[in-house]
Amino acid sequence: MGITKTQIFTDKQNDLAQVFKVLGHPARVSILQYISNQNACICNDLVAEIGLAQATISQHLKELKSIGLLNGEVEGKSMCYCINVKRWTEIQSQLNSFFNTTKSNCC
Amino acid sequence: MGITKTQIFTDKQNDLAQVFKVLGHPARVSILQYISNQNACICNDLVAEIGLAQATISQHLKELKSIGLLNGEVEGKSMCYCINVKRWTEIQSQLNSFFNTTKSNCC
DNA sequence: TTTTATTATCGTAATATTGCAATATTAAAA
DNA sequence: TTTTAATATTGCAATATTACGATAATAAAA
Repeated sequence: MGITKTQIFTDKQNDLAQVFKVLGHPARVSILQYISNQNACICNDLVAEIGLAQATISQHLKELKSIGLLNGEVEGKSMCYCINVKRWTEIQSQLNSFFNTTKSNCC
Repeated sequence: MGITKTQIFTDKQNDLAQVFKVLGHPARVSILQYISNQNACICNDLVAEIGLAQATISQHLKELKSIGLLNGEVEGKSMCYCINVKRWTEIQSQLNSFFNTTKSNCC
């Protein structure tokens, strides 16, 4: 079928998986790292920096925004994206909580 | 085109994204949580527990194995899966390192 | 040895994702 | 106002993922 059966999982499981999923693409990892390495906001140096078309970068930015990881601010005719620190920390906690709670047993 | 351009990213970025990607499905999150909640190894109670077909569960287990997160042991006619604690901790560190390194600037 | 139970693999259908060219949209600059 | 630059959106082709039935493989039980 091809469609994920989200109904059979809890909201927490779906949310967590969604966060993992959005982070699960090298372009998006790369975008986050690049933004963080700059001292100022990044606009679309990203297109030059990462070797993907403008439309593709824009799409990846959209997905990062969808989980609240990026703030975008209009700055003249360009966009200034930066990491939403509050959300960033929140997600880090969420993942650590998952890792700490899901402990191993057996074998 | 539909194919991820892994060549333009570093190995580290690709590895990290791959880990995120494997964790980015609610069934796999759920499988990990279920295995961890049992005191003994799980075999295919998973099929009964999670509402997915046996073939589908088997496929998800395979992906979790692909990043070294699960150990499988033959136990009679069933399989006993458990979390590879060493790898688990390793991945948790890797993710935390990413989160800590990728700090915010700007805005 | 035959049956039964458990798991893995194969083939396939449905859907999602990735990537890009083309085209909007927006706002500054001329 | 027209042009220009930056970003977003649309439409599409290629590929990947999800899910499952059918079937193979394996090992215990009968």
